[in-house]
Amino acid sequence: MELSKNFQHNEAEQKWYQHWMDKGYFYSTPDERPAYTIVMPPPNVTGVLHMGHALNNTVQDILIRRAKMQGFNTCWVPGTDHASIATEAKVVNMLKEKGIDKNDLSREEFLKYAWEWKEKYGGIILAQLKKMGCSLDWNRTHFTMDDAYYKAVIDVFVNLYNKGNIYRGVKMINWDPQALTALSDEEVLHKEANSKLTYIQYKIDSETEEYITIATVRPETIMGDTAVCVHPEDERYAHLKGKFCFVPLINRRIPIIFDDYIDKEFGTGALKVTPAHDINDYNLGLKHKLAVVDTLNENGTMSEAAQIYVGHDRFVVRKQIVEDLKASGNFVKQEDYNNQVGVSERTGAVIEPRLSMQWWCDMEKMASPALEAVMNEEIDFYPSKFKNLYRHWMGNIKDWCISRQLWWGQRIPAWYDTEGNIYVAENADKVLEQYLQKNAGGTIADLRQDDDVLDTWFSSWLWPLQVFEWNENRDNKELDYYYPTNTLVTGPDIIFFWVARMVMAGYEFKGKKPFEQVYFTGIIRDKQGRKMSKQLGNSPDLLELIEQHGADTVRFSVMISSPAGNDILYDEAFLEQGRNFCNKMWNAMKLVKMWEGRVSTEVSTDDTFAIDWMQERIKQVELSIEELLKDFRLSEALKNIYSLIWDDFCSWYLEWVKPGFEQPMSAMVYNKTIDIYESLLQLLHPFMPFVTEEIYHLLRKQSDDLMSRQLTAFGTPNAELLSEGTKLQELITAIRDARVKNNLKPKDVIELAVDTKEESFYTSTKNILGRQINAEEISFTNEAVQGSISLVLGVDKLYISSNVAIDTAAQKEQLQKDLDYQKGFLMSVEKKLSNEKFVANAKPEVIESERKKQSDALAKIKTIEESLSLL
RNA sequence: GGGAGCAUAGCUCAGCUGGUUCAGAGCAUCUGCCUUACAAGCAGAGGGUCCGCGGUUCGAACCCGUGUGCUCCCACCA
Repeated sequence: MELSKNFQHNEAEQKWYQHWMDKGYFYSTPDERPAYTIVMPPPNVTGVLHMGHALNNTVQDILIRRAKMQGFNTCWVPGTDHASIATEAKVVNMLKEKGIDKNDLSREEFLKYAWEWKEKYGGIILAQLKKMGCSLDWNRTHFTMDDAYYKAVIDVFVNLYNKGNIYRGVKMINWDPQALTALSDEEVLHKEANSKLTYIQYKIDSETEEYITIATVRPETIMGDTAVCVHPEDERYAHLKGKFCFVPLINRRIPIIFDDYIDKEFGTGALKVTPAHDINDYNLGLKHKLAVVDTLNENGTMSEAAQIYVGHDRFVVRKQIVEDLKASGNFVKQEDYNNQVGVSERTGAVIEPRLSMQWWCDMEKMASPALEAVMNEEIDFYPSKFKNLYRHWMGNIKDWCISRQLWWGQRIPAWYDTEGNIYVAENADKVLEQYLQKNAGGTIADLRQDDDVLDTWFSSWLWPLQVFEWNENRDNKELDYYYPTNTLVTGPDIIFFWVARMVMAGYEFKGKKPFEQVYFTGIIRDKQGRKMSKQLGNSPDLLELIEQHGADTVRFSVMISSPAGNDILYDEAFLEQGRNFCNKMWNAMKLVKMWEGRVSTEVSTDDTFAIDWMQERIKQVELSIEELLKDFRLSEALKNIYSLIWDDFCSWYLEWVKPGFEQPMSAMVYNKTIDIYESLLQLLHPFMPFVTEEIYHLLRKQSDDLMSRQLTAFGTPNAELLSEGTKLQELITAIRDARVKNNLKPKDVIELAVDTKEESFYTSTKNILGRQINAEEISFTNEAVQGSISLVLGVDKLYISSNVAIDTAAQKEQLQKDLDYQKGFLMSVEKKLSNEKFVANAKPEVIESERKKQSDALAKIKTIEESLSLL
């Protein structure tokens, strides 16, 4: 078989993903094995794969694939979220491009378009995950608006309503004037804005020409003012008690009220009170029984109630009114002012606080078990710093505004009769039953269903339950087996939106936590630390990256740069490193394949040092990987495997067992080498599934697949063997370094004489050492070899002889450098040991180790000095 | 305004219970090699005020205080 120069990813990826699918490796059904379950955070149904998904899903795939190798029955559930507001916005835009206005459509017509859109684009993101190599159980794919899921959401609503946890009420909400819907507090982002603070004077209603000046960043709302408020102890305004003033331009007469809410220092110490457009003003209004004048329409234009500028946009009016106030003589001044402005997380529109009738979910009761579960570590957060954040939010939780003035989503199962009475039930039939009890002879036509749909998170919070058909059968076998799930992998940005609410739903509806542990990944940023976003155009096209570089390489590049708990600065340079790694492994495989034809059972097989050592190294790394993965330190685990394969296996091991030019290969060594390579591939497989599976099958004919191969117990590594390996590496490096420094060409043959107490070590590694340093003879000696390069390694003295002239000055310098270092080292150790306080206070083992350092250093110094004296 | 986190090589980051096996890794840089797996490679090397200051300690990158700079979260001061 002809092997290509480098690893060809495209073909391998298609082949193996299909093969894994055909073999059914991704599918899970309950059995006697323990389950390891992850539910994927469902991406937006109309979304396309971006770097965040790549990170998130690679992490999950690594956990799943590794758990599978460890004998768990793994189940990773895919699916998509209907993403109410985001999807509706996209559909509205799509229709607009077609020249269709949503307002001209009936609800049914709009939903028909929306479903068409979902069918067309809804599967794209899941298909893209296949390209990444994600081992998802596709038979379990769910969508949060599937019929059964829809019903579960409705049932939960009815259940909570009947328990009294859901109610309808008028409150100040966050209004998105672009999407024309209410939003929850979590859907509002606060952004720093450069605003203007406008000072406006209101004429006092009195005989004299007197004014009171207020400061505001929203002059366009003055038509909604129903009072001016000052601090009761503010002497400047004490004389205005009981007085009134006039709102400029419209001349509404409003009271001057007194409240210690006011900050005397801010602005002029006088506040215009606009209860309809500010939450604080609203509260003030309630306290002082002020009228509410709502001067804005739903879309952010001025309403009839404003009297002037009717129909004009709020931001246009903000500028215009300043001009008009100047003309009327009410304008005082304007200054620059930085403040926080709330914007819609989805549309980016500036939020209007707005008084309106909405549905609310009382969170307090549900929050308490959910808070406790995380605080007492029944649910573990990684990194644990997010516990603080969670506690703070849960401890200050407010009622959740769950109604949205949208069509795409679960429609609220509430009906109203002509008198405004509310009937809540799973469906129209049941509602009618309720209605008929009070209104004999009525029909469903007497009732009108609420137009609103539920917040998308009101469905996603059921995800870990409902993907196992919880609502159809609340104690079904699968739910018992897979739930609670094991690990949730998600971004910290949705800790409140989703994670907290899933925990609440888990306890409220199932009486159990939804997951054992939550791993919060970092946020992906570009090299300069900027968040990746469409606007900045700094987010690479993931599919293109996979196409060009291969899924393994992309996975590698994302994982190698993502320390646990920190943001990821993504640099495409990592792609190069990943690609090189694939090729390194590919070429190692080619080397091994080259030996295949040269295998002979005749070759002596007593030289097993390399094999023994490599096996211990694998054990060692396996142990550290296990520890690292427990703490989700995936990038470090990957670095360990990377180095194990590149450095230990390719750079050392393969060189150590490599037969001489055109020499036969020991059958035993050959087979062990393949065993070893397979172990390495298995360790790496969860991170880079395709290239490892491909090489696994090329190394030798296999009856199984790497993906389904089980990890065997590795055991404790032999420390002595490991340190011998390290010593051999140091020896080789030191001699190579000496060769370079003495201008010995790689082809120049040397002779090595060793003065050591550990002859057995040299005997067992002699063959390897000879090849690695190109020595034709290695012998033992008790005295210096004249005319040689002398080196000191530990307390061993090495003498390198060759027919090339030796530069004694250079070596002398090197030895002197070593000597200085050792002397300095010894001094610091002896200083410590002669310090009475140290000897009195330090732990005995520390003192012991210092003594050892002392004697080692003394021995080394003696050795170096002896060598030096010969030069 | 409240809270959290971070600051170590040119860059990205490890460094766990304080102790020269602690000052590290990868990338980048420099030097020498087209050596028959791999130049997308091999063999070597250089590179640091562990953010500043103070303290605790026999001993501090690590603990405490403080200052500076950055990041994030929460919050109803116009």
